[in-house]
Amino acid sequence: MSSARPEAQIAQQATMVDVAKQAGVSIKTVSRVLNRSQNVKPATRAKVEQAMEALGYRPNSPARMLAGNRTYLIGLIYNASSRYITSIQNGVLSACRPEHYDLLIHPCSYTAPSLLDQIREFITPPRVDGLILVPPVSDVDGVRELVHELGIPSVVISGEPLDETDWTVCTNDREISKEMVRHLYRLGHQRIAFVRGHPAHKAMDDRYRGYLDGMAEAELDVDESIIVQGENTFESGIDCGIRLMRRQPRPTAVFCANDHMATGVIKVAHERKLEIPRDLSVAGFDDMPIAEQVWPQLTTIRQPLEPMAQLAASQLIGLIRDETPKELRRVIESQLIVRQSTGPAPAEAA
Amino acid sequence: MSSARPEAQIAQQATMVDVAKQAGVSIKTVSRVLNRSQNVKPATRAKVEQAMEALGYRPNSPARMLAGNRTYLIGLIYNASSRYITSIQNGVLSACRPEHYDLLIHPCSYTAPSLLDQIREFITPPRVDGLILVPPVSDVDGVRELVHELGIPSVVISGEPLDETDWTVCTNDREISKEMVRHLYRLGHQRIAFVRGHPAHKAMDDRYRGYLDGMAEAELDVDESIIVQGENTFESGIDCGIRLMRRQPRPTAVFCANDHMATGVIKVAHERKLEIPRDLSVAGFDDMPIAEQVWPQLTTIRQPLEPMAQLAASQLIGLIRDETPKELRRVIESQLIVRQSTGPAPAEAA
DNA sequence: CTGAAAGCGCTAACAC
DNA sequence: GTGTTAGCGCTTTCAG
Repeated sequence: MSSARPEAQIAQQATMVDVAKQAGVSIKTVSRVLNRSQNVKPATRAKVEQAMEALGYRPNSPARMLAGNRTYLIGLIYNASSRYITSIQNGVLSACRPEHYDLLIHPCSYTAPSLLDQIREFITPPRVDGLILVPPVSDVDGVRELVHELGIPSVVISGEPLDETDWTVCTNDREISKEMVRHLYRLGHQRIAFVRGHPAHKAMDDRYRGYLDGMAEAELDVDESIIVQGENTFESGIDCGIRLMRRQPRPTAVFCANDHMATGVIKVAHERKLEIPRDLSVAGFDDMPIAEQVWPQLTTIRQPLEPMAQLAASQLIGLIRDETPKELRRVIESQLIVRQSTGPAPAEAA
Repeated sequence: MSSARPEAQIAQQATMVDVAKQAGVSIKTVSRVLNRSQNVKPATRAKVEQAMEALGYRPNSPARMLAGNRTYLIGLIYNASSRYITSIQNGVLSACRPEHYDLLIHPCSYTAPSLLDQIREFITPPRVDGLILVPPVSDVDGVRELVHELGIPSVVISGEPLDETDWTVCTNDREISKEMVRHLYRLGHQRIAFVRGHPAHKAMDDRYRGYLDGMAEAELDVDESIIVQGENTFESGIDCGIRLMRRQPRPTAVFCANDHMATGVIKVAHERKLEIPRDLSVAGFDDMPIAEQVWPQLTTIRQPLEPMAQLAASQLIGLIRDETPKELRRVIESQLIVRQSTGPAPAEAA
């Protein structure tokens, strides 16, 4: 040993045997207390808990995993370049901690041909007790099927249930998008453009439908020439912005299916010396941090990602414990956030 | 059982015993092959590997953890609201995967009084083989000391070694900041303001020194009234921007110790109808995603977080294996990224 | 309600 | 070079 220090900088961890001895009970009883089993007399329980406290006992998780054939680990599979994953992690962990679950993360590329193999690799031999799936990975063909096949409990964030054993947590994308159109209409806008998100993503589709609903409600013409297809990225927002700004007459408002694309449209407007919102209103969706940092600040829809993730994780932990949630699809509502990028429509269309 | 399906959707995982049997060797030999031990004849190794392949053998990690008294887990402790953590995770994982290490993440609040207890809780009983620490958590008094005390190998990203057993990976904050001043000076700027970052953070301090170095090199006056103290946030950037824009004469360029604050300054400029970079140049540091999304796009310094994190993780894995890295402090260089937010100084100061 | 004993799948001495 | 034998700390039958 080349180590200079003596050993034992960490006091030898107490084990269940120590606790059992100290409390004068059997090791099994300690285990029962640990696992919140019902069949323990309160007095015994108290004695054990006291002993645990006194010895600073902390269960050894590898041992629990091995003996119990469970890992107390939840896997989170996501696309490596997703910007919103931090919120999801925070939400998931806040539900995991009280239940003593940990999180194993697996960033990957949702466009990689080997995606399914990667996922299989990640979860077998059952290295996690359950999985949280998020778009766009969860929208890739075969991913959810694979997970079902492997028999791993899972909850999908922002997707629809595929069958009666497929749990999801989502937000009211469609209704709230309609609400945004309403907001623009009230400001006097008639030519409202829409920048669609990636077509494979369920939530993006709902946002588009909500837009159509809103246009129908307001009895506005839906002009196909000002509905453009983006790809969720800032760059695609720029492309869409350029296309839209060329239209005659120009739209007076642009509603984008996410904030990144909205930021792209704002850039295009700046470059053309259009003042926002005087000459053009722009709205986004998600309320990413960037929505507050662009100028002018973006009117958008706050998607409650962290609470959604938290709910998903607690549903998942329920599933792992064989407590089937009552509803397949849980909804947490989004909220319209009006900032400075939307305003009254210009007096006459340009 | 309420489960509709029969069992055994997953073929029973092969164990080392199965592999040993199949290969006609002892279980210990299989273990040796698995752990890349040297003492195995190539022919035997080949036989074993073939058997593993044939059976689709995958080692059971809880069992390895328990028997080997190692977890093959690296902990990442970070401040929950850090925006850059995704890159760090990606970097760390890319170094972990080939070595079969996994990542356990621990978001926390670096301002919480209970921070040290939380950290102790997270890592004991040794639940991770090593730790990666990042600012601002790593800058909190007592954090690194605690980790040393607990005897857990660790590597700090973006910090200085505290002693000869404290490994760090950082970037050339000071030199590259000087370079930014040089860039501004070459554009004709003389009144260059600086927005300082949170004073407790080592890297922020270096950036400030680099600014001073650059001013000295250019033989420019350092006017204390245009050096303001921010707190790393967008909001504090706004405050600093307001203060700076009131100065007479106004600075012609503002160099901010991070991109968030720079974005705040840009907002203030927009509101005052100052055109960037015609009336004012603004520069940031970090090259966060937002740097490309603001308008105009931000001249900044690209901090290679992902490579830094990757290096940190591989150093850490070395430490865990008792391969002491040669250098305490490794540097990966940052790079000046010139975009549209900096330009020639106005002909005369306003 | 509580206890005794048998492993979970692997690693690590120690023999051969 | 390779095999044998004990456990790691916990959960889980199965008795009492």
